[in-house]
Amino acid sequence: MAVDRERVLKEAAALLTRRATTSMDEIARAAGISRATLHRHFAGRDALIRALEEHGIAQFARAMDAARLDEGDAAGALRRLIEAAEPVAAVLAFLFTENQLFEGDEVNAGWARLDARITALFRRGQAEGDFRIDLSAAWLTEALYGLMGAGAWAVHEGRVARNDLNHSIAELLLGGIRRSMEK
Amino acid sequence: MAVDRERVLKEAAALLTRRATTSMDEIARAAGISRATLHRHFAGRDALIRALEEHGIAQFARAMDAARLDEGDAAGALRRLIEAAEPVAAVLAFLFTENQLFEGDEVNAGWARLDARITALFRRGQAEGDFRIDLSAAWLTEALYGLMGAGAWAVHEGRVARNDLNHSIAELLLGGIRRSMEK
Amino acid sequence: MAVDRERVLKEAAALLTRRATTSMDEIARAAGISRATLHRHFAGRDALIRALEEHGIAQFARAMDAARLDEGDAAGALRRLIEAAEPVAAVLAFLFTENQLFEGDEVNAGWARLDARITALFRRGQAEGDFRIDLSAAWLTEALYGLMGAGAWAVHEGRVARNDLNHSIAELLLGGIRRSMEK
Amino acid sequence: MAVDRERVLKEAAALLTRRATTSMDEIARAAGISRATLHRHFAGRDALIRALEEHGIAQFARAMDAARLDEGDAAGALRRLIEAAEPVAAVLAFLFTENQLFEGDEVNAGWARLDARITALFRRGQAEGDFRIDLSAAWLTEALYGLMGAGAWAVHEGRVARNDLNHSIAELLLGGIRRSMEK
DNA sequence: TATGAATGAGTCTTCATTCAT
DNA sequence: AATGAATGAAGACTCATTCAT
Repeated sequence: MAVDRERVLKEAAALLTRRATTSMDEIARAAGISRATLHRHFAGRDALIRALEEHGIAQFARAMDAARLDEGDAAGALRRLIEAAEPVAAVLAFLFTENQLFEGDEVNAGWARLDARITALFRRGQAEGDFRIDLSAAWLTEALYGLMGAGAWAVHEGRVARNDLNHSIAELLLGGIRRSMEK
Repeated sequence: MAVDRERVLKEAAALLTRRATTSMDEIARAAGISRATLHRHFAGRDALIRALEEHGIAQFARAMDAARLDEGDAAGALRRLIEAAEPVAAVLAFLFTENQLFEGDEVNAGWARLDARITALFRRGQAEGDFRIDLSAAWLTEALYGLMGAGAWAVHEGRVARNDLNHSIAELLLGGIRRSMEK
Repeated sequence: MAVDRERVLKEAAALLTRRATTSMDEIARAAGISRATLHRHFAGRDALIRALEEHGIAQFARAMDAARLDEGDAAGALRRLIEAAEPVAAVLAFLFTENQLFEGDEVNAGWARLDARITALFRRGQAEGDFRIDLSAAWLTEALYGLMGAGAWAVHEGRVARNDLNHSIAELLLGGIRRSMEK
Repeated sequence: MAVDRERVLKEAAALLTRRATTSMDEIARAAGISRATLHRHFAGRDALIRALEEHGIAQFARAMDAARLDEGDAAGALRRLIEAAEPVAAVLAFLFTENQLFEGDEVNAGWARLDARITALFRRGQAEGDFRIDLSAAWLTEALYGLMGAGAWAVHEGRVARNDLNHSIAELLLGGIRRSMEK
């Protein structure tokens, strides 16, 4: 019976997200395979994390595709992105933090491409007059990551209901805290 | 020559913030002492992280005091808090993520107390009609942490200028992305 | 297509001769078969080495037969032996070194028989007054092995021409280094 | 109590000489230290073997110095070399066989220097008319190694008396097997 | 007090070997 | 019969921690 690579990555993500020092043994056990088999599929710990990155990048890219970032107004696109990316948020947060930054390789190029797409969305919103222009698109991109990560964590810790998550992030990001007249 | 406990904590924070798995050896070397000496001052790795937490908590608490959260309107207090807490942001982000949650001890009580003060601030803003009420104060607290962490990281990575940091966080948090009429 | 047992042994000998820790995987690959198949043909690593020994012993025995050790004078017989054994020299050197001495089994009996034949040759030379008697036949046997191994290695390393090999060994062994009057 | 590096190397040589796959654990135990300590002193298995090489080279070089290869006739110098090098013979044989040939580094340069000194000795003997010239000095060098290795092994296996060893090697090498008139 | 040295406990990794197709 | 996949066992290695000076 072939090992389900997807499953291994999923379990690894789940565990590593909670504790960055999770051992290969624990990951293998969680995936229902032996340590040796885990090593057969991922040459080593680094390789596994690398694969996790590639997987996360791919998933995130797919989420962006699904969100059709270029269609409609930027705010709507952003909402769709947040919703589509929700399932990946936790892994992204982990990779973001742990990322040993193997400088100058393909994986980093992957990250850069994702960043660029999101930054482009914020730029479009600014160009179309929907988003304020005194906050740089680069910062907004980082802020989005930060809020998604915080949100995933807050849900995990039981401080925010899963059903409220996307709404909470999108509303905060788009409208801020202030109660405004016209709302 | 007495070991500078402050310095050790500072170096440890700097390193651990960047890589959660930094070894005791690296920390010791960064602090300019031997591993053995590090152990003499902090009973063990856990103890070191614990001390880091206590230190972070204390610093953060002091930042809150300095920000006089109860004075003036909530928005102003929030701005002051962000500014005052800036130097601690990175450590907080680390502790926030890594915190192994030594359930039910004094350190956690410390965190809870900090959380409570911030949450109270958001509640006050909501009660006074300044902050919207459809986003829970708990979530806003988490979001603040997330944005401070993302901001510290963005500065570290060179994507946001240090001088813009506080403004970037406060504006985003308070006003959101949307360009509104009255602004 | 049936696996060519001969080929496997040949490749194994070639690899193991160069590095005693060559893995089963490397051997299998060199032989153009899978690890599993290698195991189907040789019950395990030990079994493979055992087979290699048996094969080497058989080859060496055949070489002795071909050299007609009992015919003519001992020196001539020795020359013929060196020449006939040349192709096996490298494997013999490996087995000689690596031989884990599975005490008291048939393979060792095989070695003993070979040793005995060679030793007998040296004894004959001594008895017939051709070889000096102050060097034990047992030592001469070991020395022959040593020189054959060194020779195979020297050829492999390009320090001795293959065509000179047998002559170099035989001359050294028979005549030594010294330039003597009567030569 | 400081670990005796010499002792570790000595034990490692003794064990590895007998079985090339001796584990780090066994070596550590034989040296009376823990595995971790062994690793503290030799970064890894490779490093240990490397150190063994350097040590062997140094010892062999010292043996050459002690043998005063340039003094007296070449035959006498060779005898002195064999005697002086006897204690290192086994290690040399191991290194010779196992040598992973870390191409182009200092260790290999060390080997080359040793080879050169010995080869020079044989050349001198040839130039002075003591050694025959139809056997290349390079081959004689290899042959010397081969005989020293075979001798060490023969002693270890109980086939040659330790006290006869040097004589056996020197006589064979210098005079060959043949009984000559004048002897 | 400070530290070089030593180590126990655990993790990663590899290998020979078996299993299921 | 042949093999890709899986694994137990064993070895290499690292790290936090302790010890002796």
